Amino acid sequence: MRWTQTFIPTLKETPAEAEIASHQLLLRAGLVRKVSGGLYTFLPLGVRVLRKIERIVREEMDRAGALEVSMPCLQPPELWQQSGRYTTAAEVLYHVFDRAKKEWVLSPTAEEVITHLAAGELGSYRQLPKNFYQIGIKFRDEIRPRFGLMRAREFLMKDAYSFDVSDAAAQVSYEKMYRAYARIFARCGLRTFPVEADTGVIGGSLSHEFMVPAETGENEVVYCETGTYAANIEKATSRGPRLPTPQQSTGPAPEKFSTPGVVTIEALAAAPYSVPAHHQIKTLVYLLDSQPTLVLLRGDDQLNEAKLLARTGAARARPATPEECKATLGAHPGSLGAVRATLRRPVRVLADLALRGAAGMATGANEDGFHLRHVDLARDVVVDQWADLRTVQAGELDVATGQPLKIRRAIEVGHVFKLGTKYSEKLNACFLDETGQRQPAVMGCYGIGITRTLQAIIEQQHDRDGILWPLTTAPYAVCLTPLNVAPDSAPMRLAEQLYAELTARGVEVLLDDRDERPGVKFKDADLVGFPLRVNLGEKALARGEIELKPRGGTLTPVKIEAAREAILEWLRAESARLEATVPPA
RNA sequence: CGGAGCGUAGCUCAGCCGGGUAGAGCGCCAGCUUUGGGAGCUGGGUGUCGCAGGUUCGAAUCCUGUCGCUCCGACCA
Repeated sequence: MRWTQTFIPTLKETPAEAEIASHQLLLRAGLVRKVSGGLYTFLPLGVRVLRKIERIVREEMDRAGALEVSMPCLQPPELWQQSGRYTTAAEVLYHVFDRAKKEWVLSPTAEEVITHLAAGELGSYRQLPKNFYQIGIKFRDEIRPRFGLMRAREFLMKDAYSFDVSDAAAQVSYEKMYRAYARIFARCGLRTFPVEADTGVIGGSLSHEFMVPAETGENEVVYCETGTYAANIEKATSRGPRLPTPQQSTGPAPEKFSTPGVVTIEALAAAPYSVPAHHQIKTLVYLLDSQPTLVLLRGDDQLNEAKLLARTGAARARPATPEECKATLGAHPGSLGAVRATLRRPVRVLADLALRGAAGMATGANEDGFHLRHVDLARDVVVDQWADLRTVQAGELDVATGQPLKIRRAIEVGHVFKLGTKYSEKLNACFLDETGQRQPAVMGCYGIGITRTLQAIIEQQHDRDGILWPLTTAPYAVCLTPLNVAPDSAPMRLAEQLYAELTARGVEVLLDDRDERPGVKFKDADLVGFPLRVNLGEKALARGEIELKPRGGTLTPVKIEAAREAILEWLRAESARLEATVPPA
């Protein structure tokens, strides 16, 4: 391709709308343009990168035995009602209406449709296992689209769904996908690491996310530096808080004391009360599927809402309003407690495991302006359910190794789930086993955000001057840069010759035939980030040389006669270097 | 959904406080010069000042509403 024949609208200045580097570079390098918040048009270079990623994904899905299908974006709401997600995933569903005012939903994912297919087609154990995948547009009514393609209303996703005869067989399918994902991201030149993940609204029992470490990521990952443990903070556990929970009773019964105006853990920890945060019981009021519930944590701990949902099986949880707290417990937030004697009526109580055996604690008295001390949990509180509900903090010890845990931010680019039979039961995707018994298929589902992966590559691999595309995902591998584009000039004649020869060998070459000053061409090539730039200037040509300039590498002069082979050799070496990072299939 | 900020030329932004003919740089078009890291000079078109009302002799500027964009939050009692 010639630069003047394609469309690469680079920007010298950073668009005001873009906050993070990858979003700025997407726009500046001319890969995308915004249509509206969370909606983008992909320009020729952007489309080329998307196709590169898609191709790698297809090759690895096919290699893993998955079968490509294509499902509609427009889906009947009845299927979503059948799975229950019409309600539980209501926030992300877009609804549209046809001329007869019939409702449809725009697919945010396709468990329902694929399970519907399986229900009709997979009747025998002889047909299993099967794994179907597609690459297509997904729609999600995001609360707040942001960071360009990172969180968009509409995005390109690879989604796959496996059906197996048993949990053990489903585990095999899961592991195949897990390995395929590791290969896909490595082939894309992206450094990722898998972490244990919460299953959330999708449901299921086992789940890993593939994360790209990045300060701009929206996820927090808890990990042990030994490399043996990494988990999304929504899922992560540890050996518990660093400060031990007091276990010594300090009095025969709870004692009320006056705390006017004290409504925070910090205020009670300060003078004159001086009750350390880890000697306090934090009492949160939540509505779990509309049922008021007290959630008890140590004063210095933070509730993990994902855990709350996972441990209780509730579909929805929200904190009670101050008015609801008052109605339930007779006091406002800041003075709440679960001590049996202060409750006007029974309320369900959940307590975090860090409070096991807690004694000599302080908590709210359910009376504004008063707290209780000498509270022994076992003696004074009726706990209906104990569970791990707290958010792990950096520095706590890893359960397995005992090493201190660290926390870092990351971008989620892929997610694999072991689903079990949640969808197959609801949508009746059953098969007959060897004995003629009807059984629900055991499912897994597997997603990769293609457009997010594209941006994550940029976020991970850029410098001050622009993008550094890995060879495998670059829009063009080589940018030929003649510094004189007059048709009969020596630089242009040689450029044309190399262009023809390289193209004939299957190399993706962009010929910068613009009549621009060298500085402009160099800046643009760096901005877009072609892996290899080949400079063809009259000065070097006079010495019988051209120059290879790998993006992010050093300028190397090469004799004209050896130019073509040197370029091909550089591409081979670079390709091999990337290939070495890819785990075996 | 709550909070904050911003909407002026294709892009980055000034002008708004204190109302009085719409501005700069970059880009774009033409010409000359220049040619190894976003050149210089000359000339040129650049616009519903987001939209709708209101106040005023007069509104980009003041007021009201509305739409859009960006960021933060939407558990921490």
